[in-house]
Amino acid sequence: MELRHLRYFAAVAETCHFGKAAERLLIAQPALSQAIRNLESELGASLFSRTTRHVSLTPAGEFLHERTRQLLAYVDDSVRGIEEIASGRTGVVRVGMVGTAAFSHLPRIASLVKQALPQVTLEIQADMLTPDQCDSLRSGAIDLAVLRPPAIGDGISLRVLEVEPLILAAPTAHPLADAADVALEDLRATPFIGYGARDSAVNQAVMRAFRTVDFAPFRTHEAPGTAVLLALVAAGLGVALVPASARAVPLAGVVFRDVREGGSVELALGWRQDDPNPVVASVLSILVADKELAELASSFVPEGTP
Amino acid sequence: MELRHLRYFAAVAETCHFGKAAERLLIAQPALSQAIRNLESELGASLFSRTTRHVSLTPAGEFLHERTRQLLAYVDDSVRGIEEIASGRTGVVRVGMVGTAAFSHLPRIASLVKQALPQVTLEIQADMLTPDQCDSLRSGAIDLAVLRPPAIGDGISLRVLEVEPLILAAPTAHPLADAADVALEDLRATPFIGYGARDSAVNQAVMRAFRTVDFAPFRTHEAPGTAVLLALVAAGLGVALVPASARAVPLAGVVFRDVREGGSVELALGWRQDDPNPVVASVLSILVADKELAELASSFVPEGTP
DNA sequence: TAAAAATACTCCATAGGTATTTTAT
DNA sequence: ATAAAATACCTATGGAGTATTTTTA
Repeated sequence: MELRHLRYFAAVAETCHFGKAAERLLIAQPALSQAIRNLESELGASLFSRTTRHVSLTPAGEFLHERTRQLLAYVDDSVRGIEEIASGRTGVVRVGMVGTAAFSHLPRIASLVKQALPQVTLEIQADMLTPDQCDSLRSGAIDLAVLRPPAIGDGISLRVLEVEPLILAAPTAHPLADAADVALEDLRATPFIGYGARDSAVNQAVMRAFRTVDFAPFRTHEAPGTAVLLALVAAGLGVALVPASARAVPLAGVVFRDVREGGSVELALGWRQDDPNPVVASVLSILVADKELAELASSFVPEGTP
Repeated sequence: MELRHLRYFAAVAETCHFGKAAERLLIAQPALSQAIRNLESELGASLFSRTTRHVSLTPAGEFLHERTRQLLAYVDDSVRGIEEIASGRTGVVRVGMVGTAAFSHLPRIASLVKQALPQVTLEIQADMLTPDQCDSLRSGAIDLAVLRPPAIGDGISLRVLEVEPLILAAPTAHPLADAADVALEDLRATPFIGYGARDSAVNQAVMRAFRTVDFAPFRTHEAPGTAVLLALVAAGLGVALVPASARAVPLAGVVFRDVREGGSVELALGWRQDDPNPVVASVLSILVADKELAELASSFVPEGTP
C-alpha cells in the first residue's frame, strides 16, 4: 500500500463518484478504478459497494476513510514541519556561555531570537569555560558558544561580539571606590583577587596589563570565575580587574571604576564552520546582523588601542 | 512522497547504513540511495549527513524519523483494523426487536455474540413493530430483525427462531389462574384484552385460534403491544392470549397458563439477503448455528400442529 | 587501502492513458 | 437511453538492477 492509494481512496470516499474523483486527482477514471481495485485486493477487503449508479463506503471503507484522513493530515503536517526545520525557522540551538555573558549578553541574544525566530528554542549552558566550549562545540554538545578568544581548534569560526575594557571591581568601602580617576598604578600593594585559571583569556589580559607597569598585583586570593571573584570583592577581601560586562552582575557591596591602561579582553561568538543545522545558521545570521551587538563591539575599543 | 519512501527512510534511519538498510529492504544499495535522494529533493531538505564512512540524521531527519515511526505504526494498525472488520470479527450490528423478544431472546443472543465475537457491538432497538423492522432493514437503519413472520418484502431473508404457542395471561385473582387445564372455550364471556394492531402477526394468530371455536373473544380493551397488554392484565381488566415468550416479562399480578388449541405464532430472525457487511454475516452465522435457539424452535411445536 | 556511498546505465514492471463494454436506473 | 463503472489493451515513466567510480577514515 502506498500513499497514492490512500489519496485516491480519500478522493473516491469523499465524492462517492469515481469519475469526479478521477477528475479531481487529474487522472483518468479507469486508472482510478484500477488503483482502488488493487488496494482492495491487497487489503483483502472491499472498501466500496458500487453499482454503475451508486458508490458507497462499506464498513471497512468507513474505517479506512477516517484513518486515511488522519494519516494524510499527519503526512502534510510532517512535511510542513520539515520545511520549518530545513528553513531554520524551527529547532533547538544549544548555546554555551562564559560566566558573565549570561548577565551581559544573554538578554539581548534571547530577545533577538525570540523576536525574529519565535519557534526556536535556545538551550543555554551558562558558566562554561572557553576550552570546554571549544570541546563541546566540536563534539556537538553545543551549537553556539559565547567565549573568550583566542579559541583553539580548526573548523570553528569566531566573530568578536565585543571588546571589553578591563575595569576595577572594588568593595564599596575601598578608598578607590570614590576616586575620580583610577590608574593601574593605584593598585600597587592593594590586596588583589585573581583568576585561578592562569591561562584563561581574562587572566592573561590582566597579566598583560600589569606588564605595562613595574609591579605585579598583590594576589591574596583566587577565584575560578568572575561570579565568585565578585563575591570575594563584595566580601571586602580585595579588588580585582574584570571584564566590563561584569557591570551587569547585580551584586551589592561592589563598585566598578574604569581603569586607565587596564587593557581589554574580547568576547566572541563561536560555531562549527561546517554545521549543517539550518536553525544554527539562521540564529547566527540574526546575531551577527544585530546593529547593537556590532556597535557594542566597536564602541568598547579600549583607550590604549589605536 | 509515498509510503515506500518512508519505509526506506525508516530503515536507513534505524541502521544509519545504506548497505544494511538496503539488505533489510531486499533492494540494492544504489536503489536505496536514489530513493532517499528523491525524497530529500522532494522535501527540499537533507535528511542524512553522510560521508562514505558515516551516516547520521540531520535535525529534519530526526523529526521525520519520529513522525515516520508513528505513521507506519498507524498504517499497520489500520490494515489490521480493516482485516478485523472485513473478517467480521469487529463492527457494529444494529438489531431491531419486537416487544417481548428483548426479555425472552436478547439475553441469549447478546451472550452468544459477546462470547463468540467479543469485539462486536450490538445496538438494540427494542419495541419495534414487525413492519417497521422490515422498512428499517430495507433502508439500512437496522441490520438484523427479530420479528414475527410472515415478513413482507423481497431481499429479506428469514429464519424461524421459535414457534411459540399462545398462552393465557390472567390476573392473579382470576378464576382461571388456578385452573388445572385451560381451553379456549373457558374464555367465553370473560373480558378479553386484544392487540390494537389488527393485522399484526400475534393478533392474527389470536383471531385464527378463536376461529376454531364458535365464539369471538369478549374484547373490552386493546393494547398496542404485549408489554402494555400485560400491564392491563395485571391491573385486572381482563385476560389475554400472548406469545409464550411473554413468560419472560417480570410483571407481578399476572399468571400464565397453557391453553389447549390456543394456536401459535412464530418468532424469526430477518436480515438483508445481500448484506455485504461481514460482521452481520458472522453474527448471523453464530445465531443460526446456536443449538439452543434451534432446539427451542423445534420443541415449541404447538399441540394442534401435525 | 578498504569500506561504503554515489554515479552511470539499462531494463522492465506498472501506473496511467485511450477505446470499449457492461450494467443499472 | 444514458450515465457511470468495469474491462481490454497499450504506452512510457521511473523504480530497481548491475557495474563502476568516488570518497574518507
